[in-house]
Amino acid sequence: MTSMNPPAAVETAKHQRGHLSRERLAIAGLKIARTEGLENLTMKRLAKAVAVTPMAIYRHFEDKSDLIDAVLDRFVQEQDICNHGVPGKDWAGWLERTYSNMYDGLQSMPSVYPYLSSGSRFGAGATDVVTQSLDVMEAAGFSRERAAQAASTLNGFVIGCAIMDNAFYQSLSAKDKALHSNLEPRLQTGLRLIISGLKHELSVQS
Amino acid sequence: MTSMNPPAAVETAKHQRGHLSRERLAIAGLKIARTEGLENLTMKRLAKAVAVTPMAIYRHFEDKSDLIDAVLDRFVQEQDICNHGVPGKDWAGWLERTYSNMYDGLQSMPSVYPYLSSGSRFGAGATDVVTQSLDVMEAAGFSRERAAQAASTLNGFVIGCAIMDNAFYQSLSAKDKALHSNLEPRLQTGLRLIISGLKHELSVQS
DNA sequence: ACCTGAACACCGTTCAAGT
DNA sequence: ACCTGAACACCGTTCAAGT
Repeated sequence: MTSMNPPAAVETAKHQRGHLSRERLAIAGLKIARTEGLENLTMKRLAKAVAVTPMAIYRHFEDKSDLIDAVLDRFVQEQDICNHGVPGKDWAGWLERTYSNMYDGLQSMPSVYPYLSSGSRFGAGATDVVTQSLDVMEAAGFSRERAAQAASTLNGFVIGCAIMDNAFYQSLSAKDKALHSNLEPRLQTGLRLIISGLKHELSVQS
Repeated sequence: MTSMNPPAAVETAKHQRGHLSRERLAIAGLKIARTEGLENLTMKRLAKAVAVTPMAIYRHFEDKSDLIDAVLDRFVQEQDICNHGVPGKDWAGWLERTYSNMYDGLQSMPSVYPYLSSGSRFGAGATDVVTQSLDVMEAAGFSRERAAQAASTLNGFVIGCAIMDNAFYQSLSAKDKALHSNLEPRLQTGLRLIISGLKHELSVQS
């Protein structure tokens, strides 16, 4: 299982000295997180994956939470949430698509949920999404303050919805479970509810 | 710190044989979780707290996740989310109060957030909140299916909002952070947005 | 500068033994 | 039936040493 036939041009760089870096480690770490779950990304496991001693990682990362942050940041970047076709002028459509993408991204790696909460900060990637959202809404006529408020609401709803679809759902009684299961577009419904509220605000204001 | 003056009639039961039980352990566990964080609730730490060997716990709990579930369930029960003055007839007020209480409960122990997501199921306590919500809304004129959908949205928003207020907030740029900080009633705003959407639905329908 | 090796204080958990 | 004690395979991390 180590290396009979060369895999698929994935790990071309052999492990010579100096070929370890934050980026290479973050990539390898994300790979482990994707395939085995973020909870199984451990210093020793990552070290084995890049054929190195656990302590070698500490030359590039302060500690484990530093590594996790880097992996999460890379995860968000790769998701590329804002890079969809919808133009910023269609602010409502842009928001719906963006936060729908965010949901999909989260669902693609459920093991991130525990890390969404405290400590581990999402880096440049996540900040980008917020900033772009604010810009789009400001251009549409919202105050930046109101835009920040709305982005918060959307973010909160998407994260909560993702978490619920993954877990809370299972703690319902059988009867109510059945009711939940046949309403698939819960996210869409919620997003539109919030966005239509914003639309109404804008039309009243102008 | 062990027992010079009797504390406050909290741990009356001395550690004789047979005085260990799921309930006593769950209570002691919740106490640790409250004071030191749920992440520091460990088998060995709990064992020390009840003056027993770690393995004694396994007589009462399958494994650690079983213990965590029991502690979380007790946490929800103690929160007593639905036990407020608002009558069920005022369904909108009831919902706002209930989910506002839920938010407060979550914020009172932020270390639960990582456990909100996967695996650990909230037990009877959480199911109760959902069931009562559905009943209140059904009585107000919603179909049970639509009520389930709405409860989902509310739940998702509250959880997401709580998580964000605790963490996501910190990953904003300084500029946007300032904008966020002076809008305290983000929860209230969001709750009312969702509930007013429901009100509108009901008025159209009838 | 970059990595290794041995060691430490923790985990959850198993298994065999005591009362 | 209920609890103890020793042991195992894991953690993250420190410190001293190699190249």
